[in-house]
Amino acid sequence: MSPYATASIDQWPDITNQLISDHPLHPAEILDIAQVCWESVWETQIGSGSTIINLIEISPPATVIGYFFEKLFAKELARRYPAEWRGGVTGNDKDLVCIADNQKSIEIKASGQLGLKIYGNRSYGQEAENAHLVKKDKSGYYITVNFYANVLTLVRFGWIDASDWQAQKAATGQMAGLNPNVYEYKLLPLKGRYALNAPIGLLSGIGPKLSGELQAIGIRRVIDLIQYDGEANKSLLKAQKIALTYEDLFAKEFTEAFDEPQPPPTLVADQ
DNA sequence: CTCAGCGAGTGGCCGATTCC
DNA sequence: GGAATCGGCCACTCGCTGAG
Repeated sequence: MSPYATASIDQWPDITNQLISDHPLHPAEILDIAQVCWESVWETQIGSGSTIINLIEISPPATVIGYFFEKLFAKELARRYPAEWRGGVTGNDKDLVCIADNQKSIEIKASGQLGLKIYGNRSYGQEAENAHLVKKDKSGYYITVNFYANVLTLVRFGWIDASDWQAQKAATGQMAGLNPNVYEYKLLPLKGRYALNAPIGLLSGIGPKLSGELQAIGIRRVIDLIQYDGEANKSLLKAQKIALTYEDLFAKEFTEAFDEPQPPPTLVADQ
């Protein structure tokens, strides 16, 4: 039963905050583990001897990165709390299994596209009929990870229901997306300066063209854009404004708030 | 002309089931 | 009992369209 089942959308932020404060893992620690494991992924080497390959050299598909990341995350979590957490083993397990209370188990989803969206498969959305065949319940706690190449751009923590996954109209389209309300009210961005390492092309309003122009004058990351103080034309100023909004949403530190028992974390919902 | 968003196609892997 | 097929798992990539 979804905690959101009978709630209207304006109640979602409160429910999300409650779910997060009820969870044994602290958002700040989730972010910490994510950052440690992200670094760790990119220290991976394949092969041995004179043909050794660093992971970065072969730009692996996002699925591969996501898989490595998930495994490292599970291992680090189990290392810190061996009695409480373990990685998923069977098809019925979520990626991170909470030993004492499976309701607290977490699914990790990663996306390596230029943006802050995450994707599922169309099968996530379809319930009922084959319910007895469904291995994993697609509702529950989620950690979502956005990255681009080897840059970690955003980690979120929250709850997603199976019914939040919206399949494409055509049956042949296998992708499923999330309604904007889900990003806004059911997922908490784990803010930090790391988010400013995101490539500028990820910003909404900056497409390939402008991105190329900015890179030509040395602006590659959001932080570069914010700190840039050279000559600025109209589109650069506009881009800077977008970057500052982005900073507010995803980079302003939240950690202090989480160290106090009260108040619970707040969503960046109504900005 | 630039960009965002939407729609749809692609394709490999795996375990379970059905067919021969 | 082994081969073939199916459903689920996993997400990326490209093309089109309309707004600014």
